[in-house]
Amino acid sequence: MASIKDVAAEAGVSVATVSRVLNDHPSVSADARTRVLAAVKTLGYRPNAVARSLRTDQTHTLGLVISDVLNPYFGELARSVEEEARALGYSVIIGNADERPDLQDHHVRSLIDRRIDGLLVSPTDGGSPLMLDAVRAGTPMVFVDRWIPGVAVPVVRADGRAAVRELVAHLHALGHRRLAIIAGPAATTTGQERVVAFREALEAYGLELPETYIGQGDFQAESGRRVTEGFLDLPEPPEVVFAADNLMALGALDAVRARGLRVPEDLALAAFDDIPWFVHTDPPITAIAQPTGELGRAAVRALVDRIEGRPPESVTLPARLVVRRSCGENPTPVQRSTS
Amino acid sequence: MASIKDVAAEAGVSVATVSRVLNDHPSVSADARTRVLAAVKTLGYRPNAVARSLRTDQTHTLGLVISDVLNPYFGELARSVEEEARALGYSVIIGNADERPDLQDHHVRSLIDRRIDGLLVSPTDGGSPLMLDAVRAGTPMVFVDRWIPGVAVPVVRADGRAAVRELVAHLHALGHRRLAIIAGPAATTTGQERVVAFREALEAYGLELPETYIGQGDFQAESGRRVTEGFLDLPEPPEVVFAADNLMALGALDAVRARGLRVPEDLALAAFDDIPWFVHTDPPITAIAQPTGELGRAAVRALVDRIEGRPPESVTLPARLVVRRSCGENPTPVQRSTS
DNA sequence: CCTCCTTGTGGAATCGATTACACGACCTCG
DNA sequence: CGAGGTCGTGTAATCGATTCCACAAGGAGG
Repeated sequence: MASIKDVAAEAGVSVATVSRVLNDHPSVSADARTRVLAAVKTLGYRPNAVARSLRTDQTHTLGLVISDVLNPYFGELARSVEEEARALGYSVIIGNADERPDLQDHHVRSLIDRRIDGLLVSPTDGGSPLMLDAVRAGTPMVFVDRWIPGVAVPVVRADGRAAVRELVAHLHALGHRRLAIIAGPAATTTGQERVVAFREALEAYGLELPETYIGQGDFQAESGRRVTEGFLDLPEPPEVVFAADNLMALGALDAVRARGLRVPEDLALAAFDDIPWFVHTDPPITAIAQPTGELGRAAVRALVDRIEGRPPESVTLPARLVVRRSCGENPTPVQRSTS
Repeated sequence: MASIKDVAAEAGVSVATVSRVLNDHPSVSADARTRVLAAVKTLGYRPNAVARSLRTDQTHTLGLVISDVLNPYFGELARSVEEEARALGYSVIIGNADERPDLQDHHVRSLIDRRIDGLLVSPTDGGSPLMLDAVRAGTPMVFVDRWIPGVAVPVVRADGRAAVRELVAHLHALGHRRLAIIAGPAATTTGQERVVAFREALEAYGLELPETYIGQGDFQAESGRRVTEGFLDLPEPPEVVFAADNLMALGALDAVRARGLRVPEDLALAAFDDIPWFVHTDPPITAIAQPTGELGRAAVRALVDRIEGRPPESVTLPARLVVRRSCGENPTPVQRSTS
C-alpha cells in the first residue's frame, strides 16, 4: 500500500508538502498542490489512519459499550449513535457487554488501549475500578440510558416517571388494583428507578407495592419468564405485570401462555421500552417508549463536545406511554399507537 | 498516559527489555522480568495499540459491514461474530450500510484506512469498484450471507433450498395453490436465490410463479407492506405470501391487518429468517431459520485463517423450516417450533 | 539598492512501540 | 587456557504520518 513517501516521490516534492496538501494547509503553491493531488490519484493513495493517530493522538473513533446488542432498544441506540458520529466525522466501535461486568471491563480496556477519543457507556453495574480509573485519568466519557451515581460524567437519558404515572393511571382506570413489577438488576440505575417511579405512582392512588410483587429480573427474557411464574404461583397473584424492559416482557408473555392463560384477561402486561414488534404481538403490548434515536444523537453530541473542548451537557428527555391492548380493552384515550 | 519509556525508566532497563517482557520473548532474565512487571503495575501501564499496530502492521481488528443492524438477523450475526472474534483475540468494528451502496463503500474505505486485518462483508449490491479494488489489493475478505459472484472470496452462508422445498410441501399439503413471493433486491444474491429456490420448489408441484406474484421489495418492512397491498389488489390475489426476509414479513402482516383481514384465514404468511419475535406475533409466523450464530462463527474462523496464512474455507450450512400457525392450522408435522 | 517580510519548501524530530544487530559476560569443551 | 557458544541487554532503525524550524526566493518599502 502506497505511503506518503511514494506520493512525495511521484509528485517530486517532499513528504512535508504532501502532508500540507492533504491537510489543506494554506502555504502550498497551486502548482505543488495539483502535482500532489495527481500523484495521490494515480497511486490510489490513502493516508494511514494508524500512523496519523500515533502522531496526532486522535483516532476520530468513539467507543460504545452497551449491555446487549440483541435488545432492539440498544440496537436502535447503536444505530443512531453511529449515524450521528458519522455525521460529525467519527467512527464507532461497539462493545457488547451482555450484562456482564467482566465483559464490560474487557471492552472498556480494549477501547482505551486503542486510544478511542471518547467513550459512551451504559453501565451494567455500579462502576468497576477500571471505569472509575478511566474517568479519573481524563478519558472523555458520557453515560447513556444508565449511569453511575456520584461520578462526574454527563448523562443522557430518558425520564420515565411521568410516563409511569400515566401508565398507572391507565391501569387504575381499567380497574386493576394488584400491580406487580419485574425489576431490572439493582446495580443499574434504570433497574432501580423504574421500581421507585412505579411505587410512587401507585402511592398516588393509595395502592401499595408489596415485596412479593417485586420480582428480581436481569433484563433478559428468561428472567421475565421465571419471575412471572413466581407471581402466578402466589396465593393472590397480581392482575398486572409491568416489566422493566422489553425482553422480560416477552418472557412474561411466554410464561402466561405456557399456563394456558391469556393476556390481558388473566394477567395484564405492560413494558418499559417500546419496540416495533410490540405492535405485532398477540396482543399488542402497551409500553413506555423512549426517544431512543434522540438519546443516541444527544449522547454523541455531548461526547464530541467534551472531546473537542466544549462543555458537555447532560440531557434528560421525556418518555411517553403508548397504549395498546395488553392491559385490557377500551383503553382510556391517553394516547393511541399509531402504527 | 505512561509510555514504554516511563516503564523502562522506572524499572531501570531499556525499552527493548520492557518490550521483550511484554511480548514474552525468551531471553530476559528473571530479575529484569520481575522489575519490569512491577514497574508496569505501579504505573498502570498499558501498551499503546496504535503504536504497536504501526510497527507490526497488524491491528487485531476485523471489520464487519452489514446491511442493517436493526434487522434481528444481522444483530444476531454481529453478536456471534464479535464473540468468536474476541475468543480469537480480535476486536470488531461494525459498519451499518443500511442497504445503501454508498454507505457500504464509506465503511469499507474507512475500515481499510484504519488498517483492519480483515473484512467481513454482506454486500448490498453487485460489487462496487472500491470493493473489487480492495480484493485485488489483497485485503483479506470473507463474504457472509450474501456474496458477489465471480469474485475469489470465500463465502459463508446458509443454503435455504431444501427448507424452501419443505415449506412449499407444507403449503401444498394445506391446500394452498396460489403462492406469491416478496423478493429482496435483485442486486443481492439472497434476493435472487430465494426467488429461484421458490420457483423451483413450486415447479416440483406443477405450480407456476407468475410475474404478478413476484413483488419487488428491499428487505425493509415498508416494502413488504407495499407489495402485499399490491397482491391484495390483484383480481385473483394469492393465498400465501412468502417474504424473503423477516422485516418484509412484518410489513406484510401490517398490510393484511390494515384491511381488516386475518392471517392465515384470508392470506397465509411465511418468512425467510426466523427470529425470536415470530413466536409471539399474532399468529406465530412460520419461517425458515438460518443457523445464524454458526454462520457468524464460521465466517470469523475463515477470515482469521486467511489473515494468519491458513487456507480459508467457504462454508454452506443448511437452513431449516420452522412451522408455526401463519399458514393454516393442523400443520403437517414436518417440524414444530420448540419455544 | 538594501532591508525586512511573506511565501513556499525541505530537513529532521517526533509519536510509542518492535526488532535487527552489536557487544560484554559467562560457560563449555577440547 | 583459549576458541566458540549462549545469554541478556542496550543502541538505533523503523513503521507513516505531522509539524517545528531553517532557509531561499521574491516583493514591498524606505
